[in-house]
Amino acid sequence: MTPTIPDIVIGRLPVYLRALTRLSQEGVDVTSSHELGQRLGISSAQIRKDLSHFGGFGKQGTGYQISYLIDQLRQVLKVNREWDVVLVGAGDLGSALLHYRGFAERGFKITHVFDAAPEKIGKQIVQFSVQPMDELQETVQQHNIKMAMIAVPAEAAQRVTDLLIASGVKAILNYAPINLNVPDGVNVQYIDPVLHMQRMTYYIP
Amino acid sequence: MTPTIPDIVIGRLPVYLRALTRLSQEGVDVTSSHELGQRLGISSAQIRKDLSHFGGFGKQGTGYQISYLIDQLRQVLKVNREWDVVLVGAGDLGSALLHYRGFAERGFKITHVFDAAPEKIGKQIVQFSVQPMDELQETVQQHNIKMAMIAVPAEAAQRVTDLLIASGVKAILNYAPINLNVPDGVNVQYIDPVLHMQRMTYYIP
DNA sequence: TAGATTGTTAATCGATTAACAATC
DNA sequence: TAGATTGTTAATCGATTAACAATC
Repeated sequence: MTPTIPDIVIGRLPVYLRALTRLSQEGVDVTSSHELGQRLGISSAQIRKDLSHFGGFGKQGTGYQISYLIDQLRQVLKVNREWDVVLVGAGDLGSALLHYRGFAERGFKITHVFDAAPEKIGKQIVQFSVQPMDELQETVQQHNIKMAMIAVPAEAAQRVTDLLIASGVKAILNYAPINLNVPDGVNVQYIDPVLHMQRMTYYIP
Repeated sequence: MTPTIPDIVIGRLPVYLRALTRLSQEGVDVTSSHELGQRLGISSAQIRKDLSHFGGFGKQGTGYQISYLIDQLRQVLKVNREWDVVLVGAGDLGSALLHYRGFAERGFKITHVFDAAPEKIGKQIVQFSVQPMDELQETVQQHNIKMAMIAVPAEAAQRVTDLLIASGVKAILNYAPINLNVPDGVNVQYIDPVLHMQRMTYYIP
């Protein structure tokens, strides 16, 4: 069995990947842990240590070939393929997520949208037709979808979560401002911009 | 001088505050580190330790009075007041942020919107009129604004950051998918939902 | 009083950094 | 070859947890 890699390391890989993609776009072919660390504001030792969990991607004296490292990181993170995602909640926020092109551009394709409100069912948003909640389980199972985004009010979020998990979803991006309880084997990530704002005000004199 | 409190502790306070606010809405008056920890999936010891950095907010044998603890945390985080915020970038994302009511509801009031594109200047979004970038510095200084959100393309983000900092901004919520270089005394928080998605796919079998 | 829970100290755990041999 | 940078080990640093006296 592969020794378990710390989650905090996994969390930094997408940051590396993003910076490397950017360097690549700028026409840079090779970089070093030092250069990358400088860009990201972290130590070169940390970058080397993080990468070394997955194998030797660099060359002594030279550094890392960016295109190769990108390929390897995409493979490790399993983002070298397209992932289907369902969205629950078709309000203002859900609608904004449907309009956001960044997901599809980077391999996350929203395929279905659900909402509980009868008046929203059948509504067209971008190319999506909002489906009722009772179709969720069958749809998710039929298409073997493993990822979901939640954009419903806090009161509904745990119920929606339980339904998603019962349907086989393993990864949830939660925009509702509430902590979710999930069993082992299911991953939740939280987005609440207000939390970030509240963290910063502490430091403003 | 107050001993410095670890940033990771500051980062958890808004999470506590959010959970406490929710408990309060549910009609609960008193809670314990154990109950709160259970809700949030963290240890009771961590909660007690975090809170103890700021004083004794609880009572042995009883726990914490929620309304009092909320007041105290709001004071510590300086969110017991309203903060003005400028938004840079009036594209799809910026527009979605203007429509999002969660900021104002929790004390962060977007007061001005800027964009570099001539065709966007003067455009009305919700109650805002998009202003040109050359008005940014004067506006920020005049109103003594300390917080900003960035919703521009990655290529423009560092330039915008430099301008914001030159204007006196101390806290930046960055939606552009790029790392920003800022001097000491300026705080940046990042929101890139794709990074969260990429972190979760690693764990999907 | 008996039971419960805090605030805090000490012990443990884990993550980061420093250093350097290996080697391109 | 000389210079540079990796991958890795050991040392350091910091955060979390366990435990318990204090006390409501």
